[in-house]
Amino acid sequence: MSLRLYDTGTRSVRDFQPRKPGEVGVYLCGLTVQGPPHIGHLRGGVAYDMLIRWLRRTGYNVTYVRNVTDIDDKILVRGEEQGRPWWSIAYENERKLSRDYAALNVEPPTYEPRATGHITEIIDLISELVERGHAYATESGNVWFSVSSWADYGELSNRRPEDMLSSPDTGDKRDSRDFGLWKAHKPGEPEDAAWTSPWGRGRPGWHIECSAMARRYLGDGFDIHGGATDLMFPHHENELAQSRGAGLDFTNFWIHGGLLNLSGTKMSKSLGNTLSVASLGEKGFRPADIRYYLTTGHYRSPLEFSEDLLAEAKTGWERLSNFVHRAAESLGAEATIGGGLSPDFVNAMDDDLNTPAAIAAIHDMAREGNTALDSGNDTAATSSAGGVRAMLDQLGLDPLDPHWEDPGDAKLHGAVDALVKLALEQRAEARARKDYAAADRIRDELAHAGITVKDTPRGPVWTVD
RNA sequence: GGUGGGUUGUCCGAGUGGUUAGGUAACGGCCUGCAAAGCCGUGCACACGGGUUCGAAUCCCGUACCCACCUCCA
Repeated sequence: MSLRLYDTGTRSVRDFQPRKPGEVGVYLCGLTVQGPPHIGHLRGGVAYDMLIRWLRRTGYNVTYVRNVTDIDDKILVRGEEQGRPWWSIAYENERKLSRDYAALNVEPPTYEPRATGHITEIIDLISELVERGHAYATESGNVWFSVSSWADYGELSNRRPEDMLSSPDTGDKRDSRDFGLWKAHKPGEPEDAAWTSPWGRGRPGWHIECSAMARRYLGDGFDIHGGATDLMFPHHENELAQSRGAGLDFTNFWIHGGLLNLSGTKMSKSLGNTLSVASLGEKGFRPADIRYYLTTGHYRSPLEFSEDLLAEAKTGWERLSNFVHRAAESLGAEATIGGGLSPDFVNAMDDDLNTPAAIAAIHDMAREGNTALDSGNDTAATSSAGGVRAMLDQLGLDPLDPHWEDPGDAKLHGAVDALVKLALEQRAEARARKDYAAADRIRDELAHAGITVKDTPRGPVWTVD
């Protein structure tokens, strides 16, 4: 079976075929960096990371573009509120986003263009739309896309313009459903938030930057365009109208991810119910726990978030991680490299990236591996351990990936290891003379210091909580 | 009002016209000095009402409820 993906454009699961054999162009709408990222945003990044990794595994050369929208109304408002340049806020949030993506082992895109760096491309595209009669400039220097000029408007989100609620803020548009391509500079707005254009000084509206940047880096037609489901309308609908209106093919597949819900409602900046990687870290959740949790649901389904659910996911992840560590200890880490993916895993991933089923396949193999380790069947254990590692690695979750190590850990680990071994030697002596009270006291004291000791057939091992 | 998605066992979460999802929690067992980890077993789930079918949680019709989008949002 080959890769099949759900395409919002046709509302169906379709066989994935790139335009050019072996080459895939992917555009993901990244964030508008008006505030720091929360794990709802990161869910999208992780889901796409999974897609990109799977496309590459399948053998495609992937060009992955994920933009940053670094100018819009809200960013300007934030600048005003905080009394500092709007662009410093955008950049600060962009850096936080990059840091969190990196923490979750999300690979960087091929390129990450910013809206403000593509004013030329944006102006060119708007000019073409004006020439073709799909956009018009007004006296005040605004340029609007004319929804009524584009018969297919609404095709992506399956809405008819007449059904839509009209926006209360009509500005100087001819039709309340028209949307802004270029916003004229207004008195009081920062001078450094405006650029020269054929229609006077101003700045781009939301939507147009994605059409312009996708065209610049991926060409007039490309393979996959994505974002979360809340972008489908109006953002993606508008992008589609702009790009097609300008005569571009645009994308073959539309992929929309589900949102992360918090107590039934979505997590969002405007609701203020957000959670960051850092704040979860303070509660003892490591980035790998979060990444595993985010893969336990299908990317298109809404995913419920709570600390209890995250804790439950953490336990599930530790089961796999325990197995890999256990196998590496008994067989040697080298023996667990280079394993293969199970057919169940491959089928699940090919079936619209069914990561919950893929994880089930990993758990199945981990169980077999544990049984093999228990019975001393090293051949079977090696095979299972290699497979589990390879599959987890495919999901960006290999427990032995150095990425998950705390940089400061390595040195400290050596020092602590020496001390703990000393204590464990004394405990072993106590156990040998069946002085279990003394043995347990040593274990309890270590536990008090945050060190958990487990006895295995090959002797005691320790871990830090 | 319009559009889309959903309702699965303690909880989360896949899936499918007839065969064990998986994890998690609980209980029982094995192993262990104890614990942890691990393994085995138990729970026979699919909102409700009809219908189609040899057989439906899976298809069809209806009902109820939930969520999102239609205004900035991954």
